[in-house]
Amino acid sequence: MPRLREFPWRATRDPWHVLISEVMLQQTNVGRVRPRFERFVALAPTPAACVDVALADLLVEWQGMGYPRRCRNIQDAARVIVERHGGEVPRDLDSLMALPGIGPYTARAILAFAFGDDAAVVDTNVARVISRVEGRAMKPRETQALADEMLPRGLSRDWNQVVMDFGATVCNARSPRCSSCPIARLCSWCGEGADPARTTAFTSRPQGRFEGSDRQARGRMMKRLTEGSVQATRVAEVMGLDDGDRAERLVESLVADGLVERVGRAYRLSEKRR
DNA sequence: AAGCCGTGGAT
DNA sequence: TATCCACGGCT
Repeated sequence: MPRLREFPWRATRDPWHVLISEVMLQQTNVGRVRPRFERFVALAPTPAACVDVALADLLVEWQGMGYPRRCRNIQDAARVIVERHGGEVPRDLDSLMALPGIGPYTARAILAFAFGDDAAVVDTNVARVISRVEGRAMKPRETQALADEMLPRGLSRDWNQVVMDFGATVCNARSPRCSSCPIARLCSWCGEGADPARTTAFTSRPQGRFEGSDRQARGRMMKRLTEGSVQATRVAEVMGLDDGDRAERLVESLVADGLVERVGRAYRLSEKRR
């Protein structure tokens, strides 16, 4: 359920709002996205408006969704849209892919959900369904090609929605419900033998331990910074680290990412308007 | 191109 | 309580 992409904003179809929602949904479950999406759009209703908001204010709205570089990417994309596309989200694959933070999935999601164009999205759910139906592991290019072939023309919105939700529920990763699967007759796998999706591209790769990781420390710092600036001498403490050199390196990585800036002896969220 | 990037839910 | 896992883009 939490991964279902069904959503009221599908009805809006404002390309900028679809872009924001799809970037948010790249890494974050729909239940956590919903309330933040509304506030974010209120703050940055158009690309031009987004450019004029301090990144720090956008990051406050972002806090809790993870991967805050995505938030910076949205503002960077807004600037490109204003400077190169007259303030309108472009309607072709190459221009969309050229935007910061917009890859193969998100570019096609914008084409399909915002514009209704014939574009087949391949997220992890779609890739899993296709590789199981085909009964073999596949590389990204081939997976995309098959998704393109399957797409019923003129129905991209409903089709993409249905395939992603089908993959998130019936044809899920851990315990697929093959015994009640409506397309079992079309499936090469049917839950018997090795799962082809396990070795196919697009499926998520294992990740290092989170406890004690750089990400955890960065995340703690970002959360604390949404409440106000942090003295340089207290960075390690905020991050929960004993190692001052490591804390220094990590806060500088946040600066390098454009999320944080140093002002005198303190750090704060970047005020930069892009 | 293998590893990094945050958070919360599932097991 | 601890561990595993999802999730797309970037470099």
